[in-house]
Amino acid sequence: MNANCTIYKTSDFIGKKWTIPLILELYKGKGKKKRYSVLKNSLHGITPKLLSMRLKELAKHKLVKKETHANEFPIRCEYSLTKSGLAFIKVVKSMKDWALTHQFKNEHCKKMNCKNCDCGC
Amino acid sequence: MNANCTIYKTSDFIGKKWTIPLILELYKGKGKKKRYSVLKNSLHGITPKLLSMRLKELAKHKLVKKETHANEFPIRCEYSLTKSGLAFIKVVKSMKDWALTHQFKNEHCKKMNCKNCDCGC
DNA sequence: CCGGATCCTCTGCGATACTG
DNA sequence: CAGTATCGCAGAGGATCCGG
Repeated sequence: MNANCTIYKTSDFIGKKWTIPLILELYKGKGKKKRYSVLKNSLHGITPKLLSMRLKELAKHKLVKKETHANEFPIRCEYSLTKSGLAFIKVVKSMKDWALTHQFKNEHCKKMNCKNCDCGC
Repeated sequence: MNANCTIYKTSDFIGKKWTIPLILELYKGKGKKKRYSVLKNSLHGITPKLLSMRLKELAKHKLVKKETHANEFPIRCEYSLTKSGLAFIKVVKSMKDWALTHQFKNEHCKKMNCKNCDCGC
């Protein structure tokens, strides 16, 4: 393995704290766009600094799109998954399947689609 | 999302530096068992402390099995993927597929099976 | 008010040296 | 050979502050 390895490079920016829960949170629910404060409240325990950093990283890698409505008051910012970010959900689902089979038993979670889950799962 | 969420818990112990490359390295090649020094040399840049920590974490979560041959000299330790660890490879492959489609173009890597790759990929 | 930036503290990581 | 010990620094956690 060297620094050019696809998996190495990918795990390097995906395998950071809060990145995967953040992508999942942007996928969840009916609306496609979510505000900073909504994300902060949903990702219970994340600090504003980390949320800000992760959103920037994901935007840089084109998994997340940011829209700022500066003409409104108060200012409203909306974040959403790009096609690339949405495609990443299949990786997350693969991880979930593995975890439910090999790590954590959770019947509720197994039945639930993450998209509709309030995450008692 | 709360602290009980399957994805949150999984990403918490999978999403640490070197964890995924380490699992991939244990998967690669013909032999199933690998020694500490072999892993250290293959994972170019990892420090002995981190390798030791990650192996312990993965053993704790039953993705990796450790065998110590204390009766020999020098002492020989061998690490291998458990069934659970081997099953995790499909998550890694899912990640690789996504990365090659959406992040990094790499024709060589696309053709290559990681198992046989010296990781010029 | 909302979306951050800033400051400080503390854990985690990198590098090197050393031991059973 | 297979790891610990030690130290310094970068990144994460927590609280507060600020511009629009």
